[in-house]
Amino acid sequence: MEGKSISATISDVAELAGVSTATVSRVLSGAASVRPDTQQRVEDAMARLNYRPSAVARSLRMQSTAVIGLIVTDITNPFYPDLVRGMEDEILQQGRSVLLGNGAGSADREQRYLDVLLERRVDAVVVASSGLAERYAARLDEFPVPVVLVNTDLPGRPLPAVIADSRSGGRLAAEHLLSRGYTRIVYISGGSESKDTSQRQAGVVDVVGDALTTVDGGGHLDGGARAMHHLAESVEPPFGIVAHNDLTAIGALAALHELGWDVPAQVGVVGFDDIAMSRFVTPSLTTIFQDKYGMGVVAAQTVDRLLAGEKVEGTTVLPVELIARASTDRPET
Amino acid sequence: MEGKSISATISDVAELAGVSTATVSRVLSGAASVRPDTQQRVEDAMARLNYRPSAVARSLRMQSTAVIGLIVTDITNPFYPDLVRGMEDEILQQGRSVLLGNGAGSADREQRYLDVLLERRVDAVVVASSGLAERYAARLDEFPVPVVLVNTDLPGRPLPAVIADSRSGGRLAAEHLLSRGYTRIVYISGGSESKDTSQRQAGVVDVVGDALTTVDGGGHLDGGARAMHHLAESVEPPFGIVAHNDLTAIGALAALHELGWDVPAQVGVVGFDDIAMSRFVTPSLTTIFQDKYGMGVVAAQTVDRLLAGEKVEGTTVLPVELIARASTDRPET
DNA sequence: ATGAAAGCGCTAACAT
DNA sequence: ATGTTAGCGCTTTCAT
Repeated sequence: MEGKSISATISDVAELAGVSTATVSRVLSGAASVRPDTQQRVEDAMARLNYRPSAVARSLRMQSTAVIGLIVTDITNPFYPDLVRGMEDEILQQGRSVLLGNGAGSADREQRYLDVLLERRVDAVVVASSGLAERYAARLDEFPVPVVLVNTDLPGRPLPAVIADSRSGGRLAAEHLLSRGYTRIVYISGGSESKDTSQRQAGVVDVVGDALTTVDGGGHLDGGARAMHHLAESVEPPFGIVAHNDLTAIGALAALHELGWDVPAQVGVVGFDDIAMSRFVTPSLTTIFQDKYGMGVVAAQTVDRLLAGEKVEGTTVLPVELIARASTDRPET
Repeated sequence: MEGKSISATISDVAELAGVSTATVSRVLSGAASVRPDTQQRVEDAMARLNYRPSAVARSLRMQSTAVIGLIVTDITNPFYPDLVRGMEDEILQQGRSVLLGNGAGSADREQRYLDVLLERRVDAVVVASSGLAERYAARLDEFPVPVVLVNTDLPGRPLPAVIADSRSGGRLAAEHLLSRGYTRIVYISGGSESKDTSQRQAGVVDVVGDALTTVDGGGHLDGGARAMHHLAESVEPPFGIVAHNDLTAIGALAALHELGWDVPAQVGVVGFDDIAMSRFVTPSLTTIFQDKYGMGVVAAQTVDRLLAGEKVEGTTVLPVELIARASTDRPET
């Protein structure tokens, strides 16, 4: 009706409805009492003008934006979309929105994004990047807004965090491989930036002892494949692999196929995360399920409590679960 | 230094530096002339107070937020992260930020998000959802802010759009299968919401004619698997499959494995998108590469031109490319 | 080179 | 039940 014209303001509405801006504001909030016919007139005016209240003006006035910043290391990793969805679902329900900052694997970019979020005056920030968390460790608790950590924690700091029980996961994976008759076990780690990977590794070590052979897979598909080829020089089947995550495991699976080594007859493979794809690769991938969506939800709930003035500290640990599939389904056990 | 205290304001800085807020604003923008020693004092004050200018106040004053809204159908689809990254990279370079709205497959949520974006006064919105685009077709051009469509277009409307050449892709896929000796071809389509799928299908039809057998795979992993099982009731190997996207194709691959049909000896499979995973599944997936990252970049550039006042109309079509891998590597050709 | 002052669109006392 | 007004933190004329 008004074409590309800039949005109408509250005064435009007030004028058209023949009331003051205060009254318009009242019908907007729905809280205060307004006579029904007045309300009607105001609503008509709003509709006629295609009025949309300005969140920026409101934010300035209220000193609160109702947006939560979320920084992830790399949205390209299938781990994150689920996390993002969980957070979004919960945040949306709270009447807030998510401003996503994708670090894209660059520490520099993460920092820049953090600055952007802060300048935009997000009400809180959720950090899903162990790298960032550690680099900011010193400053994080003198932050102007509440911070929640996801998928990483900073022991000894009072920051609320939500993580999965990585160590138990490592243990489960190793025990599973052993029980399936893979007597030797190797570990393909994630990048050194990841705290997680050492926890998972620790879990494996809990089961098999210090002598664990480890090679780095960087947490990616190609790294997993490369690590496997590397491994092939020093290890002979049969053996079991615990990989830092499903991506790494799937990379390894591809390499094993090239090598002509039979999975699961000669080599067993366990991933971590349970991304959707893992059920569909060949052979389907045994993995440690982490509730990525749930982590997002819990993080968002934590934000809500923080914003409500509650003092929330400490780490929430979500349980993990082994999902046995074909990649460890050894013929004779 | 100031702990959780709310950020300092420009007046705090001005006071501490012994200047007016106007001067602080000048050093902030860097544009106007300020005496070096004054500038120094102001900068010191900023540092001491850990001052961060409020983007919300500035936005209100400037009537521009420097944020671009991006609506995607479902961030969980591996197609989008790349697109998002491309857009982000370019937008960040422009000094703007991306506010991501994830429709999560729900039309309702997409609408809500669109409202949120508009209330937050984003400077422009990029819509990567053919569903939303079509539903909003009527209203989209009387929008208060510029709109750019990605991965979908609205022929007959003056909206700028950037898409890949889906129809050529369909043609390439079909021709490739034929050349590899798969004489019969079937198509597994994406959801009916997707415009793309009909374009791709049209490309296949260009090559093989109207009689093309088509079954719906919904664009997802499980849909692809289900479609394949469905197909198995009516079609006997050998044949070639063109799938709506890689996800669908990988789902089909899993089903074929269960069925015990040999890929590529009996069945050839071609996907669409070239997601990272496709190189690593077994057998590796032949696919039509689309420049997802590039689409994001072009969309962002289009936004920039629009915001600079340029009149941009029409659709930018990005070329596609066939990537031949093992899933169509038929032994005897 | 710097300051004073108005105003962006909204909400919340405080009046009436 | 409704109006008046001040002010959120910034930028930008217009003076000086």
